Amino acid sequence: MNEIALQLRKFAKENHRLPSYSELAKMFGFASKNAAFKLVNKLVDAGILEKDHKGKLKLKGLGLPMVGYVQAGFPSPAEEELVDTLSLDDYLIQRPESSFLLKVTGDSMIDAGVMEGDIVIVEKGGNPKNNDIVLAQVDKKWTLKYFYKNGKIVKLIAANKNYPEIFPKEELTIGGIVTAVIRRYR
Amino acid sequence: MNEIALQLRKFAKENHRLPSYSELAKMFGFASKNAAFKLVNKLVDAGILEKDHKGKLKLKGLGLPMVGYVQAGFPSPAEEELVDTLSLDDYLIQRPESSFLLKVTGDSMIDAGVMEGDIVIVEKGGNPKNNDIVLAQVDKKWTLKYFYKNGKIVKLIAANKNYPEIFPKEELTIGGIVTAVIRRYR
DNA sequence: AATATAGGTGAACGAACGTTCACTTGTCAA
DNA sequence: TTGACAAGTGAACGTTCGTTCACCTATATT
Repeated sequence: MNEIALQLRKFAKENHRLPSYSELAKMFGFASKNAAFKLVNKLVDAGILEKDHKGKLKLKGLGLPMVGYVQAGFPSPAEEELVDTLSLDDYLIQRPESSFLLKVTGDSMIDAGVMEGDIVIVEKGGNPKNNDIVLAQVDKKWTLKYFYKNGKIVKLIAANKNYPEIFPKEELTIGGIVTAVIRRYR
Repeated sequence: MNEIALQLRKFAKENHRLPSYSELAKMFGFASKNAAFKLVNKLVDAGILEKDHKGKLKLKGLGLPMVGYVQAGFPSPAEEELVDTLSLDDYLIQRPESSFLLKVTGDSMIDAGVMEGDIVIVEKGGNPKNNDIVLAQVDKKWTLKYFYKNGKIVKLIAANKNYPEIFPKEELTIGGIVTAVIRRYR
């Protein structure tokens, strides 16, 4: 049952869509697409699949279990918002039309867990709040910094003891607010 | 032109598929689906869209620009593998069938940039190499640690000076290898 | 003034779509 | 042994699919 879902996800990964019933029949070795039809209906009942108002198929969920804290025996599933979010894209990128990806260079935010080589998602045009990580232009150089504002005074602080606090003089340019960090190993 | 791509991505986000030509005509206010057909062909020529062998539409790329290091003027696009990777799912999850998500508790890997509340993607069943971050069971408790092996001696090290090195006695259970970290702000 | 061109309409095509129905199995419980 | 049932076949249905064609404007170019 889960085997089937895996194959569907693989198909979706390659084709950006789910197969039709005739394609399903072919990939499962059925001679009749009605066999695929019945199989699909069972998956729908099991809550793995959904159907459009047009009958088009739609996968539910990301496919990965989300475990909360890991207990003595084995990981225990944790109910989370992410579980029924279908894709990490949707989870990480709220406003795709005004976001971009930035590969991190430098260690200015290392104590905030943002390391060199990480990819951050930056959202343009918002109003940064205190404690937000912003992409800011300081002395004609772009860097990541914590943003603080007290009255009219703006302060940019690196998450690294070796960097000084910065009080920009007028010419502060905010490139955007960091809304997410992703890092891949190997 | 890019406006259209945005609407397509929005549709794809909601429906997990791209619209048909009649749906396209409706969403753009065309009376004839042939108008949509011609529009789509221009997008294909522009490299924004692709077509199946069946004529089904397929979006190219993630939709977000990836900028390398940010220069004086404004971000400069950087060619990266991610750009033509269509989704962060594919980028972050290589083996969905043997991976799960884990919400990080504790600060044992804080110096590795893995903070409490982050979500890590854990891949089960692989053979950890030196320097990998593993989910390991130590004294019946699951924690994240750096993995080191020298001959027969396995060492687990936290990325946190306050934690001691651990030399497990036989009963070392590896839950999996951390392959990615994601963190969302706000 | 004549003409090419881009962008839209509307009808038509064969093919593929999702769905339904009647029928044939094999398997397991009563 | 019988009956129920799950699982697959094969044909058929109306609808929608992607695509093509002929035609109609406007707008811009020659």
